Amino acid sequence: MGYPITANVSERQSAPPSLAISTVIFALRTAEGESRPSLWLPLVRRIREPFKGQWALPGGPLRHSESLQSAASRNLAETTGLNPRYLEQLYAFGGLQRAANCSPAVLAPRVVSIVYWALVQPTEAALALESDNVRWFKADALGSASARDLAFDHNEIVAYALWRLRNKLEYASIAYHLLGEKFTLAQVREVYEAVLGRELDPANFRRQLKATPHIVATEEYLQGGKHRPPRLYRYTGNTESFSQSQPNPDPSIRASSK
Amino acid sequence: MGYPITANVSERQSAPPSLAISTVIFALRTAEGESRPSLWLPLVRRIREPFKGQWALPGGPLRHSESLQSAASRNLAETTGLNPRYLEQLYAFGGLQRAANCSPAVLAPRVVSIVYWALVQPTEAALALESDNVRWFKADALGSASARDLAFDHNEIVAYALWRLRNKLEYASIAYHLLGEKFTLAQVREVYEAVLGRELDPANFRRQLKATPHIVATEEYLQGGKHRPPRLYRYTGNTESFSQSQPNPDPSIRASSK
DNA sequence: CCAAAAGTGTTATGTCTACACCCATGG
DNA sequence: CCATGGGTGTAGACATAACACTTTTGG
Repeated sequence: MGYPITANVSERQSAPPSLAISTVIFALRTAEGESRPSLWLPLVRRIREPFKGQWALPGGPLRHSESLQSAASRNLAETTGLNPRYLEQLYAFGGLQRAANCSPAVLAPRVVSIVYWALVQPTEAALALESDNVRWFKADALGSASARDLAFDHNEIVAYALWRLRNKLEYASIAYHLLGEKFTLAQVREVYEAVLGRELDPANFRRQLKATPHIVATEEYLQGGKHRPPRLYRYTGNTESFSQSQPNPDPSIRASSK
Repeated sequence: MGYPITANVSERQSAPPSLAISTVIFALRTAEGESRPSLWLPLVRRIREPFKGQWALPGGPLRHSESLQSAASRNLAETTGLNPRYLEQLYAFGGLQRAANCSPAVLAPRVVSIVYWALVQPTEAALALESDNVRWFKADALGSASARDLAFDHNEIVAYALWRLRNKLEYASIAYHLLGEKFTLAQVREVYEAVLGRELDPANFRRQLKATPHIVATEEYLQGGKHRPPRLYRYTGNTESFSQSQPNPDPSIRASSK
């Protein structure tokens, strides 16, 4: 895999570590037979050694004239057909034992992976192509301590991404990126409950939300439910933490009243 | 790594981007003529193009059989002689315009930098070798918006590292890594004041500190001051966020009483 | 009318902030 | 005994959590 065998003269020793970009993509889905939505992510099946046949994060090499972020963006579009609303760098993994339990004696070359994480809307996620080599999995099943079935160290990467998502959800306004343009406050609460894995008090939750900026009430109500129709809201904040390039000293932090 | 669908042999145009590791090293120093300590960081002078002669973050290439973290550790030891108590990955920079204002028409090859940040104790920092090619600078002067004198995009990297340090100081127990083994609570407050750039109420600050775990009072008092001798404390928490390898779902987070 | 979600009000509890106050030391 | 930083106490402002309560819809 990996590094082009450039007949570069300076390449005397061993080849330098090659670079790849991968992405952990999160979306909300309601499983068959379940009432509440949960977190899912798409994986692709490896078609070559090492770890041939196992599931892995979508990813690929960094092209010569693209930024890290756009490499991530292009790559996940190519492999899964998705266009995330939110995309942020997660971590650079360069561990040496990354291909530790590599099946036979395939000596895998050293690879440094720069991993991004993304949030996509349910509508996007619904259109996402699913094939024999691309499938969605429940995030918590992959990211728990016991999980050990993905290629490379991808189980740990998923676990870390999950940790980061949970963490960031509590202080930044990112939940809206998992929803459509208009949403009810109860839907936002469902996002929080799905991600954090615990139930939240509806009354207090709605007050907190209404106190945050960039949440504006529309004049529309969601019809079709069994009960009182809830009002729809819209998020008017930076839908671009998708901002080009750099690290972003967190524009999406929820203005806390302190 | 895993690029099942796209990546194939067609990707062998120009040489792949090369990888480098750099580190932003913070230490507390009391400048001549000033009463309060402030944040400083060491830079090295570039001895080759591009940006020859300008100051840059210490860094170097990633060797074949070392982890990213140990590459950072080794590199900053080689260039500055320092052994930090705290070392954490900051960000992977791979922008294309990194060598934008490159002096002449030197066409710089694409470089992806994985940047770490570190905290060292004052005693360490004092021993640090300072030469014609290694010098300490005040952090806020380099990390402000106007600053534009470092090589590559290193001013922005310093600014981001500063942001991260300030941010993390407020929720994690990292201030102790900038102090010696024993310290007074007022010294911890000085760290906070120097990093955050504002004064804190001594009374409230000490209460907050004493409420956090891993701060234990010794039976010793700091003698030699002009006034009442303050009690010395010790930090007994993980001095190893320096933990090998992986991303660490933040062990150093200050246990908040919620 | 009933069930249940939408939405509002109220109270207890805890945390943060400002600031008054006492303690201990060098000069 | 005085100035100053070390250290403790306390009252108000503010945020959070628990839960009672009213409103509005479908059935």
